[in-house]
Amino acid sequence: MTFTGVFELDYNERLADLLYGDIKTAPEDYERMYPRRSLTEGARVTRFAPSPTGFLHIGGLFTAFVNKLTAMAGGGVFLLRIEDTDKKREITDGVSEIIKGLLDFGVEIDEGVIGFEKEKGNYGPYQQSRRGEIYRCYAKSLVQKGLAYPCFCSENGLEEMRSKQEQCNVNKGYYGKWAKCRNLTYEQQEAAVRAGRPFVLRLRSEGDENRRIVFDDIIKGKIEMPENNMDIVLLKSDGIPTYHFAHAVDDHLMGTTHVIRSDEWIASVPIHIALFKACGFRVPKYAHVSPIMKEEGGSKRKLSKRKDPEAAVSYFVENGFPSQSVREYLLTLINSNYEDWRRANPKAQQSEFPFNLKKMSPSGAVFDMLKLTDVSKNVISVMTADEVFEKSLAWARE
RNA sequence: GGCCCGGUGGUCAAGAGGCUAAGACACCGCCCUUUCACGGCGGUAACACGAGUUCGAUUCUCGUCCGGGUCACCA
Repeated sequence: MTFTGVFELDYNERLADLLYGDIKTAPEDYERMYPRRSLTEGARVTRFAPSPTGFLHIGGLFTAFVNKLTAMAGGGVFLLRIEDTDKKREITDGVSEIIKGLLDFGVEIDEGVIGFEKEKGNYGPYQQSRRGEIYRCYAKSLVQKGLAYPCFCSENGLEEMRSKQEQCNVNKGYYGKWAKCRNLTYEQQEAAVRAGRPFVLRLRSEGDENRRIVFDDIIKGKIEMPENNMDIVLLKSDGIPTYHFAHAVDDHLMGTTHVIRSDEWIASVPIHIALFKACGFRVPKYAHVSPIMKEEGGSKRKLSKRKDPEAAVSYFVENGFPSQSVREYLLTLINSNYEDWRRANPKAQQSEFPFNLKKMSPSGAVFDMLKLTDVSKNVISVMTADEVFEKSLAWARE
């Protein structure tokens, strides 16, 4: 090792100590605490990880359902994790509404958050607000490896940088020569910390935008993108992780094998892969689900929480749609061969359907209320004789 | 604007180098049933556009257009 090598090592240690001197644990401790799961062949660990907004979107139910089906198909585990890292958005007990929505539609939670301040499983806590130590520990180890550094830039400073970048017609972001805090000396960093200046922790990206990464998305297929070269934020100034960083450490520690989430995340996969590699984690498999759309004035858009009442899962229970029929309809969107299967097996349980993640459509579907009601009538025709009798009695009485 | 993804009837979609291009919902007509998430029969309706590869492209390649996503100390 060269002299500068020794010096750098020392620098990284000193910086880690300056920033996170209070952290006494090491990643190895957590690796021991959360050992790899012993899974049977083909078993998958999936997860649904919403923010606790107190509202379950039909699209959220949709992806949760796909996660559940994937886990069920191989005798795996479906877990619910709550991503409550944004204090601004938080609502008191936003969790219950989500769990209720999931349960109303038969998406049972195998592990994770199962109620207000209630959890099940050995890989918790499953609420990110309670995992602060863990994130900080991994953050510290990144600093020790020279892969993260503190950034003291202010919001205004960043805003200024972005408008300058816009003028120069270059990509916006904190990278390369724009990353002012990337090469501060230890003395500068120490002075700033001692002065109590707030800072975020950034990734010291080793990516090059001229190199490309390739990954296989189970739904979308092969995707090629430029490597991430941004020094993205890992820990916000309040010490809470960003989604990206939390995703990496949580899904690693919780043993998620398949990350199935909404496709707006596709653009950040390069960041995620970079993070998994920086941390020395194995990259999970990704499957990006297309959103459920709404048709309006000849064009399609995502179903909106504010404009469309049917965006909330509660709308369907309030309007008397049987949970079975909503599931039935969702299933037809999930795998297009579902309808054929149903016709061939009119009496079969939905759980008997041979679900296949690969058969999901890569494009977003418009939610068809009419088709839902049609599917509902089929579900009613599958009702037991008793139920039919009850129903006809009710009609007869009118 | 950069980077990604997508584009088969009104909607969900199957398909694959050569088929009269499935099926479901909706719609229209007829039948059944007097109505209220029932049933039967029939019908209208589609491969975004332009090049290239090929004996032959809706299917493969490129370009164009259109739609969507993303470029935060939000997830």
